[in-house]
Amino acid sequence: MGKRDTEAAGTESPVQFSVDRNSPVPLYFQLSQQLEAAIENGRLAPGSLLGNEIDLAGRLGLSRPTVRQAIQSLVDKGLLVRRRGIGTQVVHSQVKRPLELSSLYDDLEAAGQKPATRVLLNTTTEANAEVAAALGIAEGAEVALVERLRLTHGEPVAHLRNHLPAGLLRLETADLEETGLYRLMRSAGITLHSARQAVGARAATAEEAERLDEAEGAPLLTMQRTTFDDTGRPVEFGSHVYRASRYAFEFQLLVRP
Amino acid sequence: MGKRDTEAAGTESPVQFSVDRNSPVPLYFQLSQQLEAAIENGRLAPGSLLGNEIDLAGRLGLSRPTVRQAIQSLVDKGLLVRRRGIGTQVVHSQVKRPLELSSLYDDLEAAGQKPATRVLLNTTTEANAEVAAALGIAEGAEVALVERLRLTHGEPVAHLRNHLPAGLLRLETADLEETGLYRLMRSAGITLHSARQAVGARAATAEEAERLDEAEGAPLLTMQRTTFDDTGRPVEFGSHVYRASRYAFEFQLLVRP
DNA sequence: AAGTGGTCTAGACCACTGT
DNA sequence: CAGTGGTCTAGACCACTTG
Repeated sequence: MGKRDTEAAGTESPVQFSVDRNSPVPLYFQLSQQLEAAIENGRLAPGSLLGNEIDLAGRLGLSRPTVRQAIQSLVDKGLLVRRRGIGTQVVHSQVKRPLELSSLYDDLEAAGQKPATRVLLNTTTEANAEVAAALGIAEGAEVALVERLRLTHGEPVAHLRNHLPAGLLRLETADLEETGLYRLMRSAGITLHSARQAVGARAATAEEAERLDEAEGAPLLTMQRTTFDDTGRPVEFGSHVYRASRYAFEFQLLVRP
Repeated sequence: MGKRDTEAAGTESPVQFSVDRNSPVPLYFQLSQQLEAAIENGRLAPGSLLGNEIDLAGRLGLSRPTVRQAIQSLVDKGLLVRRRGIGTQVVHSQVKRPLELSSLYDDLEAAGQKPATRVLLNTTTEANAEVAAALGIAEGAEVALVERLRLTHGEPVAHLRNHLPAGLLRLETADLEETGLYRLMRSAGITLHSARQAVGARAATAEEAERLDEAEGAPLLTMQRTTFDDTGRPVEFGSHVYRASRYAFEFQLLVRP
């Protein structure tokens, strides 16, 4: 096949990219951002071929490994697919949200629900066996304990109970009323990295029903989650109960290659 | 700091690695596998430093980029952390399962539950609005429809309803009785890549209660999931109901850096 | 046979962290 | 200051897919 004379119909991208070598932003990152933007706004159509890496490198004045690094980062995000002997294609569907550690506060806010928080408890306590196991500390060790009721439009949505390692973070009740726990942790310089979650359902007890304004026996969604920072240390254990009538989890999973 | 005479206490790893240049397995992959194994079995202790990349490359007779590629793959898996000016460390916690597109069949089997499947329906139908939107096809277009009851120890666990694009895969009832849908899809050469999921809860209707051997009004866990292949095409839409008393979802999320 | 991505090398310089 | 990871180059050969 000739170089440019037998191009497949309409699969070539006339999109132009460029990099600024005086910028402190890494070259591969500049390129990956431009590629991502072109995919997002449709200038690179789903299914279209990207053109080979060596040409692209030549046009940009970059080396091939640098271009590959940019492309690889988008392959990791699921925006591009590489096929040996074929080329690099834009993925067919618009997979928007990559994969997030969902924060109830952010979820509700994004849905335009104006979340409110009522702090029921903000204290320290001794870790029981379950909490100690989740946080990797000794049973009986001191931990921070926060209990919150989350509401939207004055209606309760969830009851949240969180345990944190002692001394990790100073939690002010006023802050907890105004934003989510994850935001407070990030503000304190904690880099959240991963979380192990279990999601189930059960019927509401009388106490839970009262607290969440549901009938006794109503279906509730439950989640237990241990969150880890970037060094793998547990930084939070949550045990939460949601009104199934008012909330569901949405998330995206990526398959390990 | 001298090269080897002021080593920090116990953070050096005397673990040896080696690569086989005659193997068809890529060198970076051989190394990453050995590193992962050493982390798994504790020969590389949590928090320990890996030693710098250049030395490691020299000892193995590899170039630095190759060693970096091996290390990077484990950083992506969350097993290692790199810190500029510090070094590469093994993460502190034992994050077991990376992140998987959970298959009920595999989950039950891994738990030693010997899952059984009763195929209730294996046919084709016209896509309704919900199915059409999920699979990105026209309303009324033909789709495959499978309904299954999943049991362990003779007890129902879940009712599974799946829609698949027409012609994607030939689904034999006998195969469906013997294994999970995802395994069948993978066997057919379909590379699963990601899934968008929604998990909620609700009370069982009379029909659902009957089918799942629960009382009417019992809490049920519900999941809707659209699965995409590696080109971003939807390959399956599932709408499932689980007995909350017998099943909960467990999964791990990674935060996007 | 031609074109693609997959892997690999042997260097280089820079930015950040600690002493 | 020395040591670390972060980025980048200009090549090379191989494996796979397609005409």
